[in-house]
Amino acid sequence: MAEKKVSNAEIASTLFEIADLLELKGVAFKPRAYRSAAQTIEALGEDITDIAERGELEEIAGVGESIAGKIRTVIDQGNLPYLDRLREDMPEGVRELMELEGIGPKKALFLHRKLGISGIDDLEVAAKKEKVRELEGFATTSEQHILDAIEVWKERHERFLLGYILHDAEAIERKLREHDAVKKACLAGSIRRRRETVGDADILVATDEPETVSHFFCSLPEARRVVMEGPKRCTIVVARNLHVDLRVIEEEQFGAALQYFTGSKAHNITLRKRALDHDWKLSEYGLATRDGGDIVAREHEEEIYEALGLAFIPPELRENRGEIEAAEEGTLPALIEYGDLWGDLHAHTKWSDGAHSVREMAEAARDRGWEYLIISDHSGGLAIAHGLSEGDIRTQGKEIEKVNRELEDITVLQGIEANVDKDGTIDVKKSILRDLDFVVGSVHSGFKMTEKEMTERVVTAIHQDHLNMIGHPTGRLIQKREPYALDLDAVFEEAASVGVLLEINAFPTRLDLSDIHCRRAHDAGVMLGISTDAHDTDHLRFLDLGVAVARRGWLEAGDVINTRSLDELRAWLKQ
DNA sequence: GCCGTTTTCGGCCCGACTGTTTTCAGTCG
Repeated sequence: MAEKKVSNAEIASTLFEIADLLELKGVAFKPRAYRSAAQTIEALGEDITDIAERGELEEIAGVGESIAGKIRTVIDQGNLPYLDRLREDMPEGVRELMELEGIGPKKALFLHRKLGISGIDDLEVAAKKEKVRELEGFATTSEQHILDAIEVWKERHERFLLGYILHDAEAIERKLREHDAVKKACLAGSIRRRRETVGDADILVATDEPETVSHFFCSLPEARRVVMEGPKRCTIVVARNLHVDLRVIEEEQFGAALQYFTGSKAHNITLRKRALDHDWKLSEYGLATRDGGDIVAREHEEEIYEALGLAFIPPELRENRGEIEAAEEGTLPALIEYGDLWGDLHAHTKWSDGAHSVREMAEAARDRGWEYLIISDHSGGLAIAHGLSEGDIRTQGKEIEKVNRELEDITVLQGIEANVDKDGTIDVKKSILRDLDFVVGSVHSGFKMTEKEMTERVVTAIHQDHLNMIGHPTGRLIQKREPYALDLDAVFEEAASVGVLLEINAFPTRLDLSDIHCRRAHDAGVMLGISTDAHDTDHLRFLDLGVAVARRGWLEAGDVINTRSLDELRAWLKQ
């Protein structure tokens, strides 16, 4: 009973490893099949163990009899003899070599065979001893590239948090757009889809002067290094070691190229197959007849989707999670828009661990055009964050009243981010909570409870008097801390029936609930609230990241409480 | 290994850039 559930990520990782090892062995086509299945499973909105329990593994796209059998083995036994055998044939570190930019299965195996290299450490030693340049097909340039790639690999194990690189990427996009020779410029790739983490930045430009624009791009002051420079493709490295790719195309192909380079890969492969059904082919140059003679559509993305019999699919949905079927049936959601929010539900001030005063936060919110800002500082139980005592809460209330008297065009509400104790109760007296405008309950300690205990804790919290919202419901920190064990479906059901909000915390390291969770929460009838958890006036800009999560989670404006005006919000809170 | 109103067998997405090559393989996205 207490055994750990195998996660979708673990299954995907197993399948990816099989794909790599088969590729190293020179096996044809199978690697693609394993990779395709892995990608689908990685993005599933449901636990694969549940699907396996229902005996429906083979209904997953790309999973057939053989892969389903291997998944069942991993779930039942916790290991996979088939993978163990593959590993025996291939030294551990050879696969690691493929993590280097420019090294694929052929070169990895070649290096292993010729120099006995079985790991990135080995390769670094060999390259420094100038052994690599002596190999057939390699020379000094290749050797240097390997050393460069090793440096990048050492510094960059992780993907970038969207919220931390979006601003820089948009700045480069803007510079390109303002260049005289550039007709159109747009961020593409996972940034345009607003994935929570991104591997690199892709920017697309339309121009009649490719060399001019490419050279301008590679000469940007932000460029610390130029990886590659061609008339159609360039790559530079900017701050934080972020790789920025530029694609240069002609204006009439902009729509096709934007569609292609926005991805996701899985979405595009499905679209390409759909094009083949019409006896067309889809590439970055357009939707065309199979011989390439006649162009069907290419200037605007919308035309491509239309020609394929689909409603336009917003970039945030392009993950091959059912959006193509929905576009065909006309059942895509009318997504919440970036300008739809009237205010923020959760922000901190100097009263607890924030950097700015109530007034400074209020002015910053007003300058963003918001109608309201809910200040939800930490309660006393969180000493590390200078939580507020009962007396502090009263004094802060007076300060908020003063700010509201002095400032126009913004209303500050007094909330609190109270701690959910281990028994599920809130660490602030009801007599205090009663007088506050908004109460967020968050788990800030005791993360290591069992799933059953944690679920009881959160469900109990949902039933506490005056509670309005559960803050960052899973507690995860992206790439740093796993979510705590929690039966989210039980939480969704309870939150929906009691009418408590679940937060979409828009802070870049949290994004909690995540896109996939939002979709499940919505299906369970939960109302969501988007908030920044700002600890600084600058953090208020993260609200759009929360909207991005909501859009990726298929949410409409009506699913999110702060698409409502202050009067409507107050009315809802009184219910 | 998966998949099928073109197929239960025979296909499997397409194009650019790089380096080391005399015409292309490997890698990437």
